[in-house]
Amino acid sequence: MLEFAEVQLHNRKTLFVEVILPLAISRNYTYRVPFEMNNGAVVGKRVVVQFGKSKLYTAIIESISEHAPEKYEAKYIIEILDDAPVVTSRQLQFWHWLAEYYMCNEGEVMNAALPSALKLASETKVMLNREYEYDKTQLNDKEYLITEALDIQPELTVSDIVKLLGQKTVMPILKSLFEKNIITISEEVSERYKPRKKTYITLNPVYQNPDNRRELFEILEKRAPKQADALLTYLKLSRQQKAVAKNELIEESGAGESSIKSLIEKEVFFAEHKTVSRLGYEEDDESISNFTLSGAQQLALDEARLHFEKKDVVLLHGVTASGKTQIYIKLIEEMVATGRQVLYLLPEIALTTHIIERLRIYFGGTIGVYHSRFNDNERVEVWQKVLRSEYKVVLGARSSIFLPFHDLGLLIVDEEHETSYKQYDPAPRYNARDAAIYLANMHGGKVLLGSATPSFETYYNARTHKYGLVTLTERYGGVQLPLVEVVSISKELKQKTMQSHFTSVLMADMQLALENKEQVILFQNRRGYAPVLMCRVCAYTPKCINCDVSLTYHKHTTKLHCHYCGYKEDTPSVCPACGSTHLEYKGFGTEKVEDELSVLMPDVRLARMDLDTTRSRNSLQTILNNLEEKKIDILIGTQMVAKGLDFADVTVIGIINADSLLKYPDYRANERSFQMLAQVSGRAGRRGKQGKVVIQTYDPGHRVIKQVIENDYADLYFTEMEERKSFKYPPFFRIISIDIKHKNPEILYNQAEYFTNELRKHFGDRVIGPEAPLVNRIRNYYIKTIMLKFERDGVSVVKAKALMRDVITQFQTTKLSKGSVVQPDVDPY
DNA sequence: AGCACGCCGACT
DNA sequence: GTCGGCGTGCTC
Repeated sequence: MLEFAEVQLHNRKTLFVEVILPLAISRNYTYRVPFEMNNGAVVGKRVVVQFGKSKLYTAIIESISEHAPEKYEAKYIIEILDDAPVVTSRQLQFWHWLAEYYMCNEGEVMNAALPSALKLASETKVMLNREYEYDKTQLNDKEYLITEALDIQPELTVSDIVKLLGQKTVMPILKSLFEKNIITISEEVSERYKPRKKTYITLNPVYQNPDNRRELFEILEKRAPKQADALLTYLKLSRQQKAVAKNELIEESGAGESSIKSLIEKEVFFAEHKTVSRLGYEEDDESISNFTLSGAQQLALDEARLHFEKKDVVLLHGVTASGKTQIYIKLIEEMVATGRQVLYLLPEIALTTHIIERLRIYFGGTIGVYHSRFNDNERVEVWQKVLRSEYKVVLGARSSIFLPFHDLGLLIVDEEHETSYKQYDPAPRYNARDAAIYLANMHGGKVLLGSATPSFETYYNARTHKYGLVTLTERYGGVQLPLVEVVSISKELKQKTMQSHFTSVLMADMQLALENKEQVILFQNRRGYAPVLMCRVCAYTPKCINCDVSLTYHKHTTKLHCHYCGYKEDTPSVCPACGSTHLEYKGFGTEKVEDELSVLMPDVRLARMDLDTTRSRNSLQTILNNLEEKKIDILIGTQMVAKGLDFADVTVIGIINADSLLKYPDYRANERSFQMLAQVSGRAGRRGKQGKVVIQTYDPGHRVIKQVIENDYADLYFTEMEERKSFKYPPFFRIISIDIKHKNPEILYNQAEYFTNELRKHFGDRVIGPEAPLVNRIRNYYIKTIMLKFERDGVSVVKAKALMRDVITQFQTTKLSKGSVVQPDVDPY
């Protein structure tokens, strides 16, 4: 009786939910729950709400209250989409932290976190009003065009109509057609995730009886031989496997769809529709563990375990090819045995079938994979499997920190120094490595950071005992580190021994490798053919119409490309400024290296790996397979080749031009160059042979190059740290940079000056700038950057950020800020 | 993000 | 004049 009363009472309550909308807006909004949905309203579920005039969005319930908002009338929730929350409350807490830490909105975090199939938005659909007769002669041209199109195609979206009319503003026209009763407008959301269904066939148990079966078969053989075939095939298949799928049966038996259908109608077969996974590797895969660690690895593993007793984060600093992955596997196994979940983060590019298959051997169906090449439906399936704890281990890229883990015991961040862990555009500008540490902490889990060339931030934390430090100096299987030879380009130019961009040393080493049936990787950190096209007479250089950069010539398309906004234009044959035909290509990218090498070595099989050749879905995998199967002799690529490639027969690595790395105007240039060169070099001579690395440079005496030759990370670290300290850079200081953008450079100048001054009032000389970045206009927006440096100790960054938020909002309420975009970037790269 | 409203230039 | 682009403000 009491229970009943309670339910009644509960039903009578008016509930209000605060929801997160998947939009870049600064607040959450409150909606009212209809009585009948009271019991369904749970934090973490998705709801459909109307936001604005007409649009419907999927929002996430962040909190529930009984207090009606005072200042406005809340709209009703339209629908609750889930039976159980799809986002855990711990995730909501994580989202909240991310939004605070990285100074963005929760909606932006939600956008990054949820697979898009889970956050459907409505689309406006336009249809003819069938109930109503109208006079076509009464319509103007545009209205007529729309009705004509609707005669052919019953449904049009707003963007269809924009294209149809070739103009941006179409709403007024649609509105008038609606008011004339000629069209109807609907706003609908539909669940975009569709489980994959498969039809399975089972035999009516009646025919398990041999006599019945024989009788049936005899009838079928006479009247419907195709059906008899199908029956025989079914019997054969069902002996071989657990379940027989309908399409499999059709394929095997050669019987048509109709034969199967009539057998189902005759109730010989039963059809059953089942939801199947798109992800493959079902749970019957068995996991095995049968490798032994080397002495050094075992020692490192023991040390890591010991550190974990006292510390939450441990850095595994192991040289390239030292077998860090095996140590990870041991730690993962131990954690899985305790029943907790594990997340293993890798840079996107390193998530190849190679590593995935390797991990699947050990963890079978309990390991999930999550990366950007997955489609929406696949992502939702991974999400659900993590949510239901079916996956114990997830191997994933940056965004997998957003999966709905329940009990994360261990988080591994491999190649911890990788800049690709930081997302820049769009917000949230988060660093998955740092966010991972917070996430693990929320779960009471441990973090293992792994790298051959740790970021200084991490190494500093390890040296100051904030993190545990484990060092592995030995390569696995006793393979030697590669021999590094530095070759002076200027010297070879003088001697006239260069052949296009290749020194005689590199040419000789490549030739030798090819003779031995070995492979070569060439590294050139620039894509395209030539980054600058210049007129020899008047020095004119084609520039992007939207950005402040010169256009890169791409031979493949024979066009000039902008690498910032994607703009393309035809390559001029005469100088547009002076009419001269003497146009010269300056500088060179991967395309040109490939081109020239194909002339010098016509019989060699070349391939190129950069953004341009790996854009489509499987192209990266194809290149890697070809390399593995030795269908490629020389691979030319950008930084992509430095990451995660592990091929036994690559013995020579050529750095075509190290100077482009070393000359980069950034306080991290040396750290980056070392990482880059050490990582590329690490690709040489794994398993058995000593590799060789040839570094071509104009500056062979450069300090960093010496440190690379000696593989002296410590020396690099200590020399660089002196500078970091005196110039107030990380890891001694935290940096928050703020980009301010405007279409007009003069207005931007004034805005930036004013805004910087406002910041200075609060933060004094911690504020640096405003300065124009290297590329000061992108997509027609001029940019100024303001930098804030905060000392690591004694300053509350949380308070500083709150204050900065205030200053930004204050600025945005002044008239002066009109038309500007302000983008904070916390811990920028 | 999307949509309405209001201002302003260009086009018949 | 009017149409359409573009900037601005608001959405529970």
